[in-house]
Amino acid sequence: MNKPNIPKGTRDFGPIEMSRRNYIFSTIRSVFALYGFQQIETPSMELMSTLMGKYGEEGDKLLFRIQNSGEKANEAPEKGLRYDLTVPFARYIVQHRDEIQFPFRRYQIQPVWRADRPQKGRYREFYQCDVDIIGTDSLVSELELVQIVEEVYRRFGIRVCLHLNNRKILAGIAEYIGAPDKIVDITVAIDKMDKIGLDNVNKELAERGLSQDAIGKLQPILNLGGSNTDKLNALRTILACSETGLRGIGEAQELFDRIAASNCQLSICLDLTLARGLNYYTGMIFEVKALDVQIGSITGGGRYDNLTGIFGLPNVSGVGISFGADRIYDVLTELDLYPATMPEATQLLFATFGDEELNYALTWAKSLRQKGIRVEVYPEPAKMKKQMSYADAKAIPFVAIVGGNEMQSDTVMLKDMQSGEQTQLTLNQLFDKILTN
RNA sequence: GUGGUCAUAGCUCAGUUGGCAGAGCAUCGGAUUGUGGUUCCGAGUGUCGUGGGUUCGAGCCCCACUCUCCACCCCA
Repeated sequence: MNKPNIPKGTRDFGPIEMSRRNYIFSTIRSVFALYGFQQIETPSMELMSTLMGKYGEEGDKLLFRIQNSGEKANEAPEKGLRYDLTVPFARYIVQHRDEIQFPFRRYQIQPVWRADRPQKGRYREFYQCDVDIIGTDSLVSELELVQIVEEVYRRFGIRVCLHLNNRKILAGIAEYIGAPDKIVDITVAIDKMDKIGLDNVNKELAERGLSQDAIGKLQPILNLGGSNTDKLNALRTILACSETGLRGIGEAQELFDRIAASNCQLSICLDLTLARGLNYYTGMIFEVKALDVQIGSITGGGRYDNLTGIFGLPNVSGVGISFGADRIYDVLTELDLYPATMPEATQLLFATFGDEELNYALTWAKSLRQKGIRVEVYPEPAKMKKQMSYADAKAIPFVAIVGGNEMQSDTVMLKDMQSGEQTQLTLNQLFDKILTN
């Protein structure tokens, strides 16, 4: 008999993983709610016409296509699995524009699928947690996303650095070095600065058709140092001839000013090598990196001025970011930052010596559950060793032992599994004890 | 999509020139019929990833496929 298996790049999540994942999702969700974001969901599959051409040539290749039973293998399929949450969201806005109150603040936590070759931290099915504000050009939206990043990672206890850049600045740089049509090649190459270093970036720029003169003019910009303000001031001089570049600098300046005024504790840097792959970004772009773990970015996003334009609704500006839940999971695991008691774990197990005791325990359990205590009753009066082992394996902090003596005195023997201490308690005493623990 | 790498018990892994399939952990039972996490004793477990080939004989050698992991491409 063949062992069962799951498709390449997919995973099962066991009870411990799910409890951790739910901790991640609920933390993110509750921060989103603090800012008035509302949740939506869209279908796992979209029409291919919605998906195709939105992610570049590479992206199209990574789309999972859904074969209808009537379709032949060489026919173009009608449907595919969604590749991200942003494009389906743009489709949603266009389709529901008359029902939506703008500015629309929505969040969406759902899996996405990519037919990529899997690696560590890279899967074919993974979750994104997207939060976007649509229908306003105000940079207050960007500020709020920065604040959300600050609060989410403060709650997780992960030390991060937020990298900021602006696509208009990048466009201005391309203009300044005399290669405005090479903006995509430039961004793709300089985005790798971290990984491959300046020399290799320059090599790649040359391979992508940039002249030595252009590459030379780029060097002082890539080497800009000092504070964020220093960099902006320097850019203002260098890009003085580029109207687009100056607008990008203005946006960045305004956002930094607002961040400063908002008493933000987050570590933030203007990173001119930050480009981000998706080409629909037009303004500020963001990326969050964990300081204590080598794992790539764990959150990213930016402003897109015309995302819904491709679906026939022009001039709707939006800005959004996406938290990478699977990578946050890896960071929390590596740094061992999960809270000691997970929110939904069992608090108390009843262990019994006989059938009458079982009924007694079930009655007590019902009362405690009505008061909100999470209780399990071991379903048979098995050997005490077995019942205790069960509690131990599930890390249940308290076991209430019920035998003849306890039944006679209308009590239970409560064992604290961590200290080993035992005390005989009435129902009310038991409730107080669990509640105050 | 390109190049490399890996696969043996539930898990982590040993396995000699090609000659009876192994260990630790975990699980289950007992020592202990009212007590887990520490101790002691005992037990079970495998189409050696799948399919073909070479050989008297293959976990080991050869071919193909699948999967894992890694580097590209790209990306969370």
